[in-house]
Amino acid sequence: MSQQSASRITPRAEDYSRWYLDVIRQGDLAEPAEVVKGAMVIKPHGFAIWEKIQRALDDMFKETGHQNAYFPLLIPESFIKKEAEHVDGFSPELAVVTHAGGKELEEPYVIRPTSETIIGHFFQRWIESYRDLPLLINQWANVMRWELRTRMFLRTSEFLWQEGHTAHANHAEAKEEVQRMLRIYARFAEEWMAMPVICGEKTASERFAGALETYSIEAMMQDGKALQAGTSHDLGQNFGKAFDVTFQNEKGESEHVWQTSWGVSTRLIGGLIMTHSDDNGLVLPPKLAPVQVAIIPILAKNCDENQIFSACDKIQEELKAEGISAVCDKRDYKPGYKYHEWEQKGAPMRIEIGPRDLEKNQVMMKGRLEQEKTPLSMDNLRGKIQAYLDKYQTMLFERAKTRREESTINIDTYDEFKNVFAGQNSRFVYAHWDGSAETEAKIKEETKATIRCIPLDQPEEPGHCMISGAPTKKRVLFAKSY
RNA sequence: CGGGGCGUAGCGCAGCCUGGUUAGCGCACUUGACUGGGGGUCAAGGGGCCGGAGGUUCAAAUCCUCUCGCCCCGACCA
Repeated sequence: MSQQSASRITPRAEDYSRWYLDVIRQGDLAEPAEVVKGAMVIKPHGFAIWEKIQRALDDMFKETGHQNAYFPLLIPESFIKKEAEHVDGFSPELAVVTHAGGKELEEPYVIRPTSETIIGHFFQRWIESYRDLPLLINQWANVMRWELRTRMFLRTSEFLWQEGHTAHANHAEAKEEVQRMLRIYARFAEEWMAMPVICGEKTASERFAGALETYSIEAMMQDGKALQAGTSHDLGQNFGKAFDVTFQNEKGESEHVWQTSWGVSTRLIGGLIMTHSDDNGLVLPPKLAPVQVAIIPILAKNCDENQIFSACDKIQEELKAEGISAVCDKRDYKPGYKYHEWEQKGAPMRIEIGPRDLEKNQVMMKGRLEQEKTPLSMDNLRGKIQAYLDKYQTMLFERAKTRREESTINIDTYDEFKNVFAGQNSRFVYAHWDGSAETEAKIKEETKATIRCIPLDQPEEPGHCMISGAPTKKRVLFAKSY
């Protein structure tokens, strides 16, 4: 096709990083804010994706008994310092407000990098009895982490996310919550984003600052690197003790609560882009595509413009009634221009309606990933379109999963391991690791590959650490990561 | 923060080394006509304090200093 020559997107094979930025620009998702370091402006088409993500996740959170609330953006600096590991983890990347109302503040505020501390403070006031537990709260918010190096959606100084914070009467219940939310993230990633993920436990060095255990979902991007797409933390009683969040149990004894926190961010959009998109631009799963069907009227010299427009409008209405989001693109551009634009914006399908179609009682349809157009009779058009979208959603997931499987390998020797990660290369590698921080650090140092997680669903397979030779029970997942 | 690259019209770039009157090109934009099934054609237009601040000079997009931002590679991280 002639698409390649007309494309304004750097091919993946030529420069993957540039491709990623080109897709975002051509897809009209976002742009660097420039006037605010490391920040981005999420444009309407990008924000529409986020809104769809929010809606789906929010429903899942509510179905599992969580309630939304909102806590202050500014956190007293002393709060951050109450949990020792938490301070160490976040101090380097805090933005601090020292002045307000024209005066220097007695105590500076930090702009929240995450809200465990301020929420801990309020949990302390809200929780008195075991009858107040579990307390299941979620917050949709913006947070700020002053990162050294930023990339749109994947790592920006300010980003949007949701953070769940829960308090429980015992550790078992908290652990259950941690797993429940991890699995919800995995389900969302696979069913909505069509992005297959590996659920696993983080090693100590990758753990959230202040957590007993961190679990994550890890997705593979098209360049073989891993993206940590969501995390769920078992905070134990660490924050409970730091903020003195206690309750009286049935026996009248005072205990510290057991807490969890879990979050996903606008980074998911970066994952969406790098999972499905191609050299022609965005490819979006129908469930998250702001526009599922782009309707393009085709006008000719002697045709009745109104007749064509009204036929397009009618189809749009029908689709809308079916819950399918369609736009009728009546702008005064040539059809070819619109084709490219909607392809770059990731619309899963487009239909064209011109004079010849009206005569034949049909439309021309083309899926985002297809080369050829196919005629579709107007009879039960909605049904056919819905069926196509459903199939497309499944196909994207299968395609991504196949790609991941093809780039996944078991490795038993360190020489082979180093070879796989040579240069900028990355894949998903399952290998045996002896569980020591030293081995983990050595591998990272020498290959840039890290342990993404200790997979939960990986079968036991006794073996020997590829470095130390020590006996192990199962393989862990290695990859370079974003 | 270390190494590298780059800021000139909305986007992509040339000009800078070797200073010189009105700062160019492609795409995009505006108006009109012809067009319209894969990024149309022709014609006429609009848009720049050359990222910012200082300095050198008769003269700065160009040379010097500082600064801000972006991109790439590291270290840190959702």
